[in-house]
Amino acid sequence: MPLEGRKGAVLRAVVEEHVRSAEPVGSEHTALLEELRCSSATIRSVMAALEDEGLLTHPHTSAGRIPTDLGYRVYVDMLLDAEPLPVGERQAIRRRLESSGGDVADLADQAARTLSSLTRYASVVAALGIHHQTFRSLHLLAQGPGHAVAVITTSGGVLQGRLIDLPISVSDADLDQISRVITQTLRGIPIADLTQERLEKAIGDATRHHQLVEAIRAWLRRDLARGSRLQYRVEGRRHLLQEPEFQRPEAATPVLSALEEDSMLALALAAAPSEGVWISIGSENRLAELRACSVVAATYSAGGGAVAIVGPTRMRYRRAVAAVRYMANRLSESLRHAV
Amino acid sequence: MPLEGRKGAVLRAVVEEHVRSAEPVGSEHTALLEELRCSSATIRSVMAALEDEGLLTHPHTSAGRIPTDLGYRVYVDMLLDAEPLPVGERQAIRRRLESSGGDVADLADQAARTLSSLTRYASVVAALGIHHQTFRSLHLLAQGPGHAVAVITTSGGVLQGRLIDLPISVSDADLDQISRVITQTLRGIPIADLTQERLEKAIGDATRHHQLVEAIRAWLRRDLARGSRLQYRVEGRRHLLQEPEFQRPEAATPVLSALEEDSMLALALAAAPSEGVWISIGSENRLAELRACSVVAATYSAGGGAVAIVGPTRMRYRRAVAAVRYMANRLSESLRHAV
DNA sequence: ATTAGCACTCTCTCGATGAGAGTGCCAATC
DNA sequence: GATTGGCACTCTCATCGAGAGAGTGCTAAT
Repeated sequence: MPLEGRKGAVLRAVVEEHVRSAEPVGSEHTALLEELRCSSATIRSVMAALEDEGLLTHPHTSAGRIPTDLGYRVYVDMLLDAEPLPVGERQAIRRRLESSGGDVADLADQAARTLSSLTRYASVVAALGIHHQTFRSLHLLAQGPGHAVAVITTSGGVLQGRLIDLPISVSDADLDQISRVITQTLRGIPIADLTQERLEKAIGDATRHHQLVEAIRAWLRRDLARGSRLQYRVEGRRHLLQEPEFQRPEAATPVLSALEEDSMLALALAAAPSEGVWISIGSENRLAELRACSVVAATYSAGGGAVAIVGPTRMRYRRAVAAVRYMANRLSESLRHAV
Repeated sequence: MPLEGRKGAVLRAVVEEHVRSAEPVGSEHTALLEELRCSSATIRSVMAALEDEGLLTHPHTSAGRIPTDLGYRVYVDMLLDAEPLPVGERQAIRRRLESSGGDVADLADQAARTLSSLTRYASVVAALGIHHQTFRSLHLLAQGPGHAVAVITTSGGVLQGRLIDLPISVSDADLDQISRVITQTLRGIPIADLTQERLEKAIGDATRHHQLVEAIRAWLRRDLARGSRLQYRVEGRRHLLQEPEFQRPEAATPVLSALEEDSMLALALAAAPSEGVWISIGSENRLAELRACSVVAATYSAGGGAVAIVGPTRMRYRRAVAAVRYMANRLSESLRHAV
């Protein structure tokens, strides 16, 4: 690892100047820096060495150097521990999150908006599914003859209810009775463990009203399947179009496609570890569409969800890391209280 | 209105050729058409007339003609009654909508996806708010000491429930009692009419448990406010970047911005009449960001929601109109059954 | 009213040119 | 031996002019 003195400093200088200007960086410019008291010729030889190691590259003979994906990787590894977010921006984040009043969906919305407006890149928030919650109760609420509403509560709140058709013969007392049995049988079971068989057993035992049982079962199957998927929110796509690397539409299209497709987002964030900030640079991305991008991500609520920033590989990594890390922490915090 | 014979035919020819090729259309090319048995010189004089009327324009002296926004408007007005969607595509739409199993949110998702993949433009679906529904019941479901879940049902289904903190002193019987009173007081009232005062009165009369009342009130205020906003789904932004007119990023950015901001979408669709297909072309849009776009929209469920396609003014209007109209009809149909 | 003919205008492409930027290498230096 | 100044070399980019091509507008003839 080329951390040693001058090499590291040059790599760092090239990366930071390139991030700032989006132009190739020449040896002349780099030599002017205070910390590197030497001539441009020396810088040139160092740069040539860095190029041999695959950290820098040339667009063409007479152009300055730009970092390779590997170069960014080494740069990022040098400073991942760095800098916290400025106080003002922390406050802004807290305020925005508070304004959502503890509602989980709103919280995720606000997080995505805040991250993208703060960093001027695109942001992705993968919101907590219900699979880590536990079952609390099921209530069948009579809605006049022939109809009921089924409501499930979990440790995390209330599942969207659903209108269910009843055989007329079911009385209010029956509904109460069925609700109670199911509630008692399933209480405390993690939603993720509500397998098909388990459901069948609990519901099947509860009653002999087959039509009703079937309706509940169908609904649960649906809603639980949906709950197993993460819900993705993407904001700030437009910022990407401002970046010089995405001026050509054929460069921008794959990225925008990836940001529109849940299955691609899932793949892009799949490699995230269960905690800490995680960075995927250019070709490190498993998703070919993100070859020109870097993803800075962090999970929150112990891996239940994730926040991420998607920008060009020429990204302001320090800020991105700080923003993502702080946001993930705040989200974990907010959700701990909410649930 | 220049519907009369040749003028109309020339306008139509220019629009359709330009939509196909994205290039200015010359008199030579137009003269070759079967229906216009005349020379290019004649076409030129007709074109000059159309230009005087503001329906065509020139990029420069020696280029062919392209339609102005007004030209598109006249063209569109000529054929708005046209062509239904091909049978195959109707089937595709029906299938996609059925696959969502009657769930309102899924339905809107599928509608947006289908419209954009069918037309290769961006699509917007504004999903039905709850304001046209009526209040049915409120249930407070005990969740162990100190907690309850509040659930409201409406004519359209179930409102997202919410966990509420209780004073310990409230018994299960109290909860039942409170639920019953509120339900009886408010039953049948349109959600849109649940004004602050009305809520206060119903809830205030129901009980002397002030903390509980306050919690319910706060929740309702929040959820009703949210329900009054339409929920927008946007799909297929990436298609816009394929269009020649959005190759330059400074052309694409405003459009993408508009498609990311709910408040802008609301404005863009605000002018829609309560039924039928509605088209807004280029500068007709109230939203400056959509100057380069046309919006083809239709409302569904009697104005409760809207579907729209957003593309360049150089749009395949026939297809867009057919797709939007059919989709709106199917959505209305599906929702009638669902609710 | 329509048409053929023609001059005119404007864009677009191509190649050449020259300036500028930055490199790589070599010989001199500390 | 690392560092440096000097210098030739290479490649890009902007500019220019020429020529081709496309399509118009006008005029005179039908």
